[in-house]
Amino acid sequence: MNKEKYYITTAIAYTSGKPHIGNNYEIVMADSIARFKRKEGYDVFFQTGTDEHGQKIELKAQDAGITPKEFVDNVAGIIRDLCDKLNVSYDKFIRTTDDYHEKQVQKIFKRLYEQGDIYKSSYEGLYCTPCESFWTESQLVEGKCPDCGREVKPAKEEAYFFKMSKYADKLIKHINEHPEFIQPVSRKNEMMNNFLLPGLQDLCVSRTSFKWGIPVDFDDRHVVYVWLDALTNYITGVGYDADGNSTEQYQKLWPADLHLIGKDIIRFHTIYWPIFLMALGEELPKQVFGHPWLLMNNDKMSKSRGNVIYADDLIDFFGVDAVRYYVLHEMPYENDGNATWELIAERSNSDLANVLGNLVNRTISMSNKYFGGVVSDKGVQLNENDAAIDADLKQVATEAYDKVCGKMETLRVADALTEIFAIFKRCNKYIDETEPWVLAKDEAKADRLATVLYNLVEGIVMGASLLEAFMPETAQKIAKQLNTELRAFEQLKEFGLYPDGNKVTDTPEILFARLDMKEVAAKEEELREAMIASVKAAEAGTEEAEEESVIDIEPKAEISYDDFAKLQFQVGEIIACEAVPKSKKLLCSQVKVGSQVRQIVSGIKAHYTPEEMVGKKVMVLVNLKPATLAGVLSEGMLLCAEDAEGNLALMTPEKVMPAGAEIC
RNA sequence: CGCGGGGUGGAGCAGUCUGGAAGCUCGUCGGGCUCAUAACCCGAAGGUCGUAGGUUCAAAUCCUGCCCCCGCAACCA
Repeated sequence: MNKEKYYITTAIAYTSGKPHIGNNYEIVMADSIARFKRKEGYDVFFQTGTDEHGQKIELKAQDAGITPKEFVDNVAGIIRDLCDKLNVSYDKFIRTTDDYHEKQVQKIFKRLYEQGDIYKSSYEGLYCTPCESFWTESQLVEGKCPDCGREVKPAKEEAYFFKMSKYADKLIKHINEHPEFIQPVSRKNEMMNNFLLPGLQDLCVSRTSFKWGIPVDFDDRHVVYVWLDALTNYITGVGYDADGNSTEQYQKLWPADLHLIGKDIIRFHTIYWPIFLMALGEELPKQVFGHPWLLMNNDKMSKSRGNVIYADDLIDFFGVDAVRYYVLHEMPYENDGNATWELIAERSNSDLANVLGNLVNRTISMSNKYFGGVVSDKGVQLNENDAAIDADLKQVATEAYDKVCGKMETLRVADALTEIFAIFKRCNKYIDETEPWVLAKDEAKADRLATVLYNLVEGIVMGASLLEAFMPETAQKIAKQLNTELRAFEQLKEFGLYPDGNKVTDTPEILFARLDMKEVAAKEEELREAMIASVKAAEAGTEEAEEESVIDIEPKAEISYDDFAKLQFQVGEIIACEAVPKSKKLLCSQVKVGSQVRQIVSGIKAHYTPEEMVGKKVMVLVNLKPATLAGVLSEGMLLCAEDAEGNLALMTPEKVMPAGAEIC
């Protein structure tokens, strides 16, 4: 019998730095779906990987004094290790620097050019360097990059463009005819109303402003820009060939059944990617699911505050399955989730240690205590009540499979886990209802006691079998302790397959130790301090490096001496300083300049505290027209030097100078 | 009227699209039990579902106004 194929992908991770737990959520979810589908009998192919080109990487490598390739090799290694540590069962890990991928991207580009979908033009617009994106005037938010809020610069660049509009109608039709294509559905309207219906702009698909990319082979001043390079991984990874010689594997796997991605890149996966595929004459993926984000500390994280959460730290402390369980269970379907050490510890204690771990432990202990570990189904109920209790347990256990499948069908992974845990909760309740320790006191009830324990073991095995896709290591541990194999899904509709007379382990191990919240807090604090220290060390390193480095800024037009003479600079002494209420960046200083004191507001709160401002002698532009900032009057300007990272340093006189001294 | 997210028992959330008994987890209190990882089981208290209107036989859910909180943005003279 030929098994039906199931091709699932995650977005490929950008190799600009080590990913945090919020970035790892997606791959754990994908892994659970992949494992689940395998158990459902599909021939699953699960691809993930890394996106390794772009200006940002080129710059980071430059800073680190290594080649871009060395840089991405290192980061890709870290990401791959993390996948392995998370027990991710990918079949293929693609890197966009892999030679077959680069070759195909070049071929695809050339083919699209030759068939007229890509054309050469020039791009004139406002460019945001960190985002590597051009923006139109109308896209800007308050004159700044709508993505990151930073300054944009006018720039002109020769570039290749893809004729998006040519395929727009076809795509709109496809989306309307396939309501399952974009998930969750709420995203569909967003794409339609914001991008497709107003009319698609042609997409710039090459760059000349940096070199770290796949060269356009017929015009080597250009490199292929991100989306045509990154998105195509889904086909090149399984053997696509632009010349029509795609592999058998590709013929079998494409189109993909599911692209699992973050909600931030839905647009690229539901508009650009389908259009690229249409241009290549390939089928469209069956479904694109844009999941929400897992935030850390409600998004209030930063390295300098030391509260970024990394999966490997969590795994070292909680264990891989506790981490997998947390991200899968806590992640809601449409809204963003949250992760903190405390929340993970709570969930681990209540669900994993108390409900699951303790259940397994007490069941095995009783089996050993009463029957030397031998589990035997005597099929005995003493009365109607027993019969009802047993029937209910069996019903919960045998119905779970369908319920879990139903949840997984719609990618409700968190709900699927809840359904599985319903079995374990029912088992705990069953113990209370049957009171094995009471049965044990009456010789005549030994067979009933054996039946009770058999039912418990059987229920646990069934639950563990369902759990395998989500927590593979734990499921295996449970099976091992119960001295049996995990069940195939088709065996989960039947209760009572545990071999009669089988013997469980006589040395049960604790599956999940209860965690002391104080220890959790201590560990978190330890990591926080280490992170802060490493950030400081890095900053110190940067400062040293900057003594030698230089910064070039945009030159301004030449001015005359008269222009210069219009500006009046004086030394000012800060005699008082306080933060401006309702403002995040502003400090309000009382500055003594000669005999007068003037109030000056400056945007330096991030760099100086009010306390350290007081007493400083600074350079003041005194004849600037007063202005009101955040409702506070400012009568002048304190001068600062600013580096490339936006760090500020006040200009102070090199020798002691009186307040009011002219600077000329 | 800058953009976005949100306001549901003490805490965190689901439910809102597709109106129809207010639900889950944690916590609190009371009880049970003692096989087990101070765990497990049962029960209880606690909510005008931010607010004011509207539509409807029926509104947490749909419509309108308002208030509040949180991101981002702005303020960097």
